[in-house]
Parts: sequence; structure tokens; C-alpha cells
Amino acid sequence: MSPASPTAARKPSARERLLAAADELFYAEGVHTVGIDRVIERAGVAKASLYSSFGSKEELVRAYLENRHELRRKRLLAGLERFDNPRDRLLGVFDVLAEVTGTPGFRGCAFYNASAESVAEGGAVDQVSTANRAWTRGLFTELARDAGVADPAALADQLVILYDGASVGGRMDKQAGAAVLARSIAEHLLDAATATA
Amino acid sequence: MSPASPTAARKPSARERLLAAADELFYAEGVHTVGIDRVIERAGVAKASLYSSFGSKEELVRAYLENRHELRRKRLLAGLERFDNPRDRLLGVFDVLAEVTGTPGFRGCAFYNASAESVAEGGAVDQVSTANRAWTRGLFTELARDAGVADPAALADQLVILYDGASVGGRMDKQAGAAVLARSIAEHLLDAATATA
DNA sequence: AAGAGACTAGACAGACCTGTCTGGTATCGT
DNA sequence: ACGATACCAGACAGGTCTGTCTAGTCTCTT
Repeated sequence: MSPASPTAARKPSARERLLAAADELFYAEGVHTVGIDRVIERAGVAKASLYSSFGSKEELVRAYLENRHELRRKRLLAGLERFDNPRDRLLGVFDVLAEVTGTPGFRGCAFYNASAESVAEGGAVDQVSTANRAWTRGLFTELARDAGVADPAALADQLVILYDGASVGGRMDKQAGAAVLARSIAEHLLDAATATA
Repeated sequence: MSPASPTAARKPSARERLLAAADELFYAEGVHTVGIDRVIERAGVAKASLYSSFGSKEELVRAYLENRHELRRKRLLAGLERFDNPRDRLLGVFDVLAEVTGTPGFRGCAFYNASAESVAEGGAVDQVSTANRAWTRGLFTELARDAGVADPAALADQLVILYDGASVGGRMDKQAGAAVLARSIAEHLLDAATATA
């Protein structure tokens, strides 16, 4: 059996283990709070391996956020596949959000949280967060267009507000109800946007 | 002239200068990033004075947030006084938010930001943030009731989502448009909530 | 068998953090 | 005038942070 076989239970590389450890710790406790030593200890990796793989803590943080972005993208698109019409797919974004905010370990948007901690204006955190937000807005715009909305970008702007608000509510109020509520408002706005064609 | 005279240009106490410096630095750069030395340097105060006034950094952070909460409360209530009917007062919350998010130094909600950085679950940040959110929700509920809404608490839940979403948008997208948009959605929801009495 | 590449363990440097302590100064009420 | 109070300046201790470096091990490939 080749070592590249996907079914082979090969040991994850140091880079993969570092990324997994960084994901857990950075998200749960914050980018600034968690030190390098904590990450390498959980990953079971030597410090030199971290610095040869990523070069600096900031680059590890960038990789952590890029990985989060990719996972979020996949989860969202996969979650939307179960719906068979454009309208449900658009609202389905909030269904997926409700699932995520209901998860025990939910601590809000990783990008916003990292951004709140970061100092640098055009640093790694800023770059990845901006890209992530642009992707979300683009997704909403696309889904709105598919649903036959006259001004998809305008509806997308509204939906982004609801999405962000529900995310904040899920973190601060420790209840997933905000996402369900946001979905119902989104439904309201979608109806208004399609009726006033 | 008595020293307690409000018009006297007395020098602010060490405590007041510390609080002012903490407010600027903590909000602009984050609670964790800014060290004690930076605060006392900007305040022009000795380190011993900080520790005799506040006891610890965490208590300084608590005082910073409590001060923020008090200022926000006053600014909001003062801003709402210019409206002469319940409906405009309710929507006026978003007008005030639009002004705030449009201010050059705006960096999002101080309480959420501090919360994203803090580790402790029931610590000072958590306590003050929770109180601040409860106050906001209570304000919305009260204003909704004054506006003749059938279920004020339900509308308040919706408005909180919009408020949070607009705040996030103002921070991350560097444009104040989100608050204006949130206001228009709020208007929509208010109409729906009063019509379906 | 042998060498290359990836990895581990951990000491170390230099900076920065919170919090304590000493000693000196200025301003107030009496 | 004098004592109390509030305050300033800065050294210091003990800890933690990022990042570098040395030295040794393990596992592939050829």
C-alpha cells in the first residue's frame, strides 16, 4: 500500500499536527493568549519544527485563519447542497450558522476575534479576515441572484448584517436562538426583495 | 472659589488620568496588547498610584469597561432626547450608532473586543459585558413597548441582532453604511410588529 | 549500507509583562 | 509651621514571551 494512499492511517506530519493544535487553542483561548510553547506541547512537536514550517508566530496565525476559512467554505457549501431550490439555499446559510453557533465550543467568528486582538493594520490577520468577509458577501450575492432578486448586492449587504449579528449573539448570549431569528428576518427581507422586483 | 466648583480648571486626579489613558489605549489597541507601562506613561502617573487606585490590571480593565458603559448609556439617552415620538426614538438608537461607527477612531464594540481577548469565564470583562448587553436589550424592549409593539421583547431580540451586525460591519468593513442599513431593516421590522398586533 | 531530510529535546538570549518596594516631593487643612 | 495625604520616579523580582541554536534520532531512498 502506497504511503500516499488516503485510506492508510499514516501519522500526520508535524505541520498538520501544529495546525490542528493551533486551531483548537487559538480559537478557544485567543491568538494572543496562547503561546508557542502551548501549541508545540499539544501538537507533540519540537519548537524548531514550528519555526522551520511557518517561520514565525504571525505566519502560524495566518495559516490557522486560512485553514479556518477553507473549512468554513467547505462546510457551508456542503451544507447548502441539501436544498433543491435557490430560495432555501439562500436561507440555508442561516441554518448552517444555527448549527455552528449551537455547537458547544462555539466562541464567535474566529476572524473577528483574531482581529480584535491584533495590532497591525495590514498584517496577516487583517488580510485573511478581509478575504473571508469578501467571500461571504460574494456567496450571499450569488445566492440572491440565483433566487431572482432584483438587486442581489443590496440584499447581500443586509444579510451580512444579520449573519454578523447572529454570530455575535451566539457568542455573547450563549444561546443559538439568534441564528434562527436571523433566518426569519432574512426570509422577510428576501420576500420583500423579490416582490418589489 | 471652592475646589469642587465645576468651572474650576483643576488638574484631574491620578485616577481620572489613568482612566482616560486606559480608555484611549485599551480601546485602540486591545486590553491584552497594552501593558501597564504604556498606560502610566500616557497618564503621566507613577506605577504605585495605579496599584493604589485600582489594585490590579484586571480591576483597571473593569473600570475601563464600566466607564465605557456609563458613557455609552449617557450618549445614547442624550441622543434619543431629540426625537419627540416613540417610533423615532426606537429607530434613533441606530442613528446614534451610525454616528459612532462613522467616527474615525471606531474599532467596534469595546465589550466584545475585550471579551475576545479575555480568558476568564466569569471574570471582570465577562461581568461588565453581560451587564452592558442586558442594558441594551432592556432599552430596546422599553422603546418597543413605548412604540406600541405587541411583543416588545421579541422585537428587541431582533433589533439586538441588527445592532450587533451593524457594529461588526462598522469595524470590519471600515464603512458606516451598515448602521444606516440596519436602521432601514429595523424600520421594516417595527412596521411589521405594529401592524400584526 | 549510507546519506539526506525530517524531526525531537531542550538550553539559551533578549525583550516584555505584572506587581512590589523605596525614597523623595508637593500640596493641603489646621 | 507641621503633619497627613496624594503623588512621582524608578529600581527590582519573578515570570512568560518569541525566536535561535546545538545535538542527537528516526525513517526513507538509492
